[in-house]
Parts: sequence; structure tokens; C-alpha cells
Amino acid sequence: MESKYAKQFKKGILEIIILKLLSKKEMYGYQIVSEMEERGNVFNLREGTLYPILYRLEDDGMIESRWEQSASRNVPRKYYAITPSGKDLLKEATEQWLEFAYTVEKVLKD
Amino acid sequence: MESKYAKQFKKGILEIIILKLLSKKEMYGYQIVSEMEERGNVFNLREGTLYPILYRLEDDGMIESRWEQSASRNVPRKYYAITPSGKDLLKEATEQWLEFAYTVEKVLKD
DNA sequence: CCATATACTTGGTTATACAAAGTATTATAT
DNA sequence: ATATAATACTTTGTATAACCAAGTATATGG
Repeated sequence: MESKYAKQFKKGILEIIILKLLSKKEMYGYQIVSEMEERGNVFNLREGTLYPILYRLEDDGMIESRWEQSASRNVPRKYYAITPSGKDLLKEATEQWLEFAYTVEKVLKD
Repeated sequence: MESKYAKQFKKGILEIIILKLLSKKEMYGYQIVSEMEERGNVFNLREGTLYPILYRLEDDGMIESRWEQSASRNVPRKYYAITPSGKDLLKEATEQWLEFAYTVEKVLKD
């Protein structure tokens, strides 16, 4: 079970983590969840959390999607890729987070 | 104006910051806001945010309060002090946050 | 006497993460 | 053949926390 704080800490940052992953390579939703699980799933990311984030990011033009329907595998996949706006946002949000985290650390370690 | 992310990043951590401040010395609510402002108010803490946090922490037994009514100054102050449970929580939550922040940093800097 | 500072309180809004369930197809095992 | 699990996306309702705005009340300075 996840602590009360662990859940709250993720607010806002999950979106940036997703953007970061998509800046490396395009991925489909289920793949993101699966790869996170393989890495130990430190963020405890589930589908019900991920997909709304993807829709938000797409509505805001930070990522774009395309359906891929292959002949051999009839379950279609929706691939997401980061856009230039998304890259800008990722850069800015990363800076914001690092500064925020640094400030918090300073206070907590005082 | 504060960015959309800045607000979200605070979720969960403000409570711990308040606990940290109260672990140094007992303080009353307005004083916390004032001292934060003096330090540049990096967390942009306002009364409407602080007091609910204080009530929550008190309900959970992490801090305790006493009213101080002085003769010279008729506006009473409610002083808050951290409890032993509060100290335990502070310690645990600090560790949780530092680990979380470290993990996020690793991903974002990858 | 009116504005400002001190000090605490409350109400309603918004954002985000979450659990749970649902849809549909394909692969595997019985 | 049929049940089960795995793949893949979607939706609904809930909880939590931060926020703005406003309100209460006393004290002080112009």
C-alpha cells in the first residue's frame, strides 16, 4: 500500500515524467504502463491514471497520437509522440521542478 | 502569477514544511505566513492554505495548540507546537520525499 | 473616523491521482 | 471447444489538497 504522501507527491510531476518518456521514443499507453512495471513501477502508474494524462497532454497539443492497426495483430495501438510545444514544456517544467525540489530539500535538511 | 505546475508540486509537501518549521520553535499561524513572506515566500503560502493544514495536523495529533491572551495585546494568538508523533512523521515523510525527489531527478536528467 | 495591520476562520472552486469497472480482441491452457 | 489470461483503451466516481475570496474581530496610525 502506498503512503498518503506518496500519492500527493506525484501531483503534477507524473505528467512531466510521461512527457520525458515520450521525448525518448514514441510509445503507446499500455507500453508505458508495462515498461514502468518492469522498472519496479516506482510511480505505481496504472491505466486509470495514465490515460487521462495522455488525453490532457494531447488536448493541450503537447503530444500527438496515431492509431496503428497491424495485419498480424488486430488489437490496435494508439501511439503517442511529443510535439515541439511538448519539448518546450518539458524543458521549462523540468527546470521548475528541479528548482522546487532544491528549495524543499534545503528547508528539510536545515 | 504562479505556474500551473508550481501549485501541484506543493501537494503533500507543504504539510511537511510546516511540520519542519514547528520542529524548530513553536509559532502562531500568522507568524508562519509572515516569516515565509520575509524569506521571499517561495511557497507562496497564504492564510487560506495554512490554517486548514494546521487544523489537519492538529486533528491528527501531529501538533498541539494553546491560546495566548496577553494583557498588552488583546488580539489572541494560537501557538502551535510539534508533538512526538509529529516528529516521527516529519522524519518519515522527509525520508519519503527525499527518495521520491531523487527518483524523479534521475528520470528527468536521464 | 477611516485605513491598515494583526490574527484567525470559512466556503466554494479546481486539479489531479486513484480504484474500479467496462469494452474488445488475441493468445494460451484445459 | 471453452475458459482464462493477457493485451489495449476508456469511463465514472471519489478523495485530497491547494487556492481565492471573503468574513470576523481587535488595535493602531494618520
